[in-house]
Amino acid sequence: MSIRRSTLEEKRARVVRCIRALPAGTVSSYGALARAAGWPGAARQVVRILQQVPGLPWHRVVGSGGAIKLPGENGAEQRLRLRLEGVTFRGMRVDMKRHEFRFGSRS
DNA sequence: GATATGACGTCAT
DNA sequence: CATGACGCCATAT
Repeated sequence: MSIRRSTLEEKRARVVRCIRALPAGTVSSYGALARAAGWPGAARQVVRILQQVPGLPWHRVVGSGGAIKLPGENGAEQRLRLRLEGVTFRGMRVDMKRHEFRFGSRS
């Protein structure tokens, strides 16, 4: 009898669901998404998924503490897209206190 | 299997 | 607050 943890496909699917669940004007971090998807420590895999799965709100995913991790022009575009959604910044980082999405927060 | 590579996170300087 | 070392997970060589 062997217990079977989630397969990669299932974890990836859950991560995708979490990313799609981010409403405009909110953001989440790579690590937080991985945890929300029940796959703690897989921040780097979240990145891979953002790159592979088309149509995801990639601009709503930032680094821990609200840091924009995309380099160069891509990072600039991300900030622009976020600002267009009403996201505010504190210096170079997203004001997480106001825009970080809380998964599974009821009421 | 060893090593290198990433849009990462945390902790120590 | 900026940097660097190290850990993390999967993939590519």
